Amino acid sequence: MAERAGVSVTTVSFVLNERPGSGISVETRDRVLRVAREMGYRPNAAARSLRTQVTNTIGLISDQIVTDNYGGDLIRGALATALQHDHLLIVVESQDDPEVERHLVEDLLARQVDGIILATITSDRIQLPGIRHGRTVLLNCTSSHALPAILADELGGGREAANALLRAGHRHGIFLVGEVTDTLRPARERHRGVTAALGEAGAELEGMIGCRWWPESAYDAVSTQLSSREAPRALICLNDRVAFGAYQALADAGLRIPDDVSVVSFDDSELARWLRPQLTSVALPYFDMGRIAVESVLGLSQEWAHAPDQEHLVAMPVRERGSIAAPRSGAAPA
Amino acid sequence: MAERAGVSVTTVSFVLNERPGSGISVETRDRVLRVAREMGYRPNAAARSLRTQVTNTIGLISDQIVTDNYGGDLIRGALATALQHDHLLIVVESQDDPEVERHLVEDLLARQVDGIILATITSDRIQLPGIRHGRTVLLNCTSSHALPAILADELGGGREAANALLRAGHRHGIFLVGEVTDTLRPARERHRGVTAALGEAGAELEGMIGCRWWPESAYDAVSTQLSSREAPRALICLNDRVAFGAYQALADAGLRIPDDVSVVSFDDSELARWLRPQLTSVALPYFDMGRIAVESVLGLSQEWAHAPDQEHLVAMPVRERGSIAAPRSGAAPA
DNA sequence: CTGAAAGCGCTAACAG
DNA sequence: CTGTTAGCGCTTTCAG
Repeated sequence: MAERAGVSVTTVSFVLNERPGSGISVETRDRVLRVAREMGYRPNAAARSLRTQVTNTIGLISDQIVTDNYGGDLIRGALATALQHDHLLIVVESQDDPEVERHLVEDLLARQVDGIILATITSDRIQLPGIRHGRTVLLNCTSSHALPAILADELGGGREAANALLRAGHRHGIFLVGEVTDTLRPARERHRGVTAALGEAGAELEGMIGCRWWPESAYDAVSTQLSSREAPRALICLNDRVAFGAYQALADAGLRIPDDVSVVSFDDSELARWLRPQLTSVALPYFDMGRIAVESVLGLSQEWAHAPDQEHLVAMPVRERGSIAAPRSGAAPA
Repeated sequence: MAERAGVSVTTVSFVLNERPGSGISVETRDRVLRVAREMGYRPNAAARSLRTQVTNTIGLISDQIVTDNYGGDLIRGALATALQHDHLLIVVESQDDPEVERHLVEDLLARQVDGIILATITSDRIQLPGIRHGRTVLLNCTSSHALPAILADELGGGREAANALLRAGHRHGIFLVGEVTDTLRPARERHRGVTAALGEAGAELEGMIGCRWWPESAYDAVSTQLSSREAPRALICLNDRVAFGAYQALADAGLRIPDDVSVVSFDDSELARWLRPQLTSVALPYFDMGRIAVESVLGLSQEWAHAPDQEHLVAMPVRERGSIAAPRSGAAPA
């Protein structure tokens, strides 16, 4: 920078970095500041990083998270938190291509990022690309390596959903809607949570209505169910899109929500507020998860100091809206 | 890097950068490459940038784009294209706070980004923060400065929507649903496009149904309209969420889509495929816009060479689905 | 065909 | 209280 202020670079560096114990006279300080402003001086981050080995940058690499509806919140949480701590986020997407992913990790490492967050939308166990970086955390996924992982407490979420129904007085005719596979963590855990909470209340699932986690598939499956058997009293849909399909099927069958059948769901996406009646849904705490991920990668979370390589479960709170009511006392309508 | 390969740094630099005219013997080259791999050598990007003044990084600063549903596609398009050209994207969000925005721009500039993309979700004319950077482009917004701007061709989109209806034979009973204000570009242009196309076919809008661009508001407005007058033959909804509300109102009124009333909309969000029947919608070309933005900021788009400071309109194609049919010949049902 | 050396802009000992 | 100076790791001219 210009020593147009008539001082040395050291002085400039000191005042600009507000170095503590190095007393600079107030007048010098002011002069430097003024000159810097006048000439629009901007310290070169590359040079600084080269010297300090710190980039104030964290890399977030995901499979395809940005694409997804709710996934955006993961990034927003990370973004906002990074900003709060004066860091910038480099976001990259591997499109699920391991080759691309390896390349991206290389690139981030070459850029000396201070930390790496590995995120997926599938919430799966993943194959780690050859990362060896002090500060790496997994977001919404796990691996065989001993790395911190931030996950939604799907088990607790499952309990929340069941409890919402139980609180309203439901004990019978409760169905779970959506495919459950053991390999898909959210499905498996939500299911377990539901059965556990139900069981503790002396109730149980009356059945499962299997379908893909999409409106159309859910519509078909629920319609079929409705036409072949006695109508359910309550539906626990494994996500809001499934609930959307269920709403359509219920409407077509002339059943009313929540009078004839109560519905509770997972994700608390925008859809939940758009449906009529508005859908009670167990929220996916994506924003918080993103926040916690950068806090942990930055090493400024108390909890993490104690148990670094552990799974950190983030609560899934239920958002009560209008889709649950007390069960009808009489027989369910056809 | 280690001259463990027994060569000088120059040589290493030359082979790693595949420098053209500087003949390195094949065996030296191979040795360097092998050693580099063995020791997991990674050139330090900060050092390189310091020397070359190039960071291969582009900054994308937005108001709150990541949040939005479709907004994600803007980023995905930019991300994918940047990656293709070996660049990384630093994404930041200002949360609409001008103070934050200024700070972010400063930071990006300090990091010597090769280019800056300024995006908004509102598609508004914006106040530029004090950017003075050779390569800046506006994404989904305009300003008073002479900067390239990438925008959706909302006017053309409006025509597309009207034409879809006209093709099916509609001439009468066509209503526009959603508030139109002159300051909101998408609303204004879509409206203009609709009236223009309709006018050219000798038809015209029978009326406007004003409401906020959300399902609930649209539901109320359309319901009111249905109860007070003769039912419309066709609805042009200003976005998919409005269409969603309209669907609900139509269903409650016992009207069938598309038999009784046809519906066409804008945005082509996921909702469009989830509705029953699936919604014909004019797509927002966000992915392409993102792509074009980085191509232009990287200076590798032919078109841009000619007219640098101009608005670049990206077409909005109509996605035909099942919500449009020929109008009933008789009188519309109550 | 390969090496020596300068310097990108900054920070941080160490002198003064 | 302030200035000199030596690098951070890389690219690139210029000699060998």
